[in-house]
Amino acid sequence: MSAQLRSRFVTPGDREAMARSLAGRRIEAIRRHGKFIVCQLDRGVLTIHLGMTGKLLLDGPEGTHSYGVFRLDRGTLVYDDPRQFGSIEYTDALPARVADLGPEPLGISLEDFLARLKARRTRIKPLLLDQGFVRGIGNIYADEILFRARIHPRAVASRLSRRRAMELYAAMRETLALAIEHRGSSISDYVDAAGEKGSFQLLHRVYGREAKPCSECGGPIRRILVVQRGTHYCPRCQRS
DNA sequence: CAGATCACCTGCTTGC
DNA sequence: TGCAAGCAGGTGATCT
Repeated sequence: MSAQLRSRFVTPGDREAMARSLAGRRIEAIRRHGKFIVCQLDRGVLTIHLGMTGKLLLDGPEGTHSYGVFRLDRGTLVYDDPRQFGSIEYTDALPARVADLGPEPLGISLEDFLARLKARRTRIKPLLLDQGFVRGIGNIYADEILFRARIHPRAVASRLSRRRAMELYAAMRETLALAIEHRGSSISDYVDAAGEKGSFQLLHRVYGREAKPCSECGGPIRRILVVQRGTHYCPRCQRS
């Protein structure tokens, strides 16, 4: 590959060094680690995080917010990110923040999940968002999972009964499996690498549905702040 | 350790 | 129509 980089997450000096290091490299494997895209190269590792508005498009258009352009033998990967909350890094080995991620929510066993939950005295919503607890869950899916599990976003993790914790585990797996099946949630502009939108936003029960009727009880969905994140839930269906 | 606050950015929507 | 405020899919630093 050859790379042009403008990401503000790399200092200007490092950008040139990174572009030089990437020149002529071959991608040997690409894996997802939670929200990170990790490209194993013939030398070193290229790690990309899309942040909130990042897109990595194969042969996508280049515009004002294209902060990384990777020319490959077949096609060009364009990294576009208006808000610049994403990141591109090149390291010798897997970066610590990727190595330190918690387990995959679709990979962890029920017993491991229950044990990890029991050990934490924090509120359940920020815990689901904590990438060291489980990897890959963001704000949309935390809200949708908690609705499905009928658990209040401010419930204390360690105080959930075994039964309710099991329901949370099931809700997490079901919600994520369904979302993957529908190829994600396109709220305003999210698209996958091929430029395709997802359709899971059509199945959201609480996220983005403030004041609309709950699909279970008909009462209004409420929006509150939990650790400074917009949080949507049904006050009647979801209990601490 | 948990939580609050702020910071990083642009762009879209809402309300006056 | 214009302008300011508020909001957005994420993460990390710093302070209490």
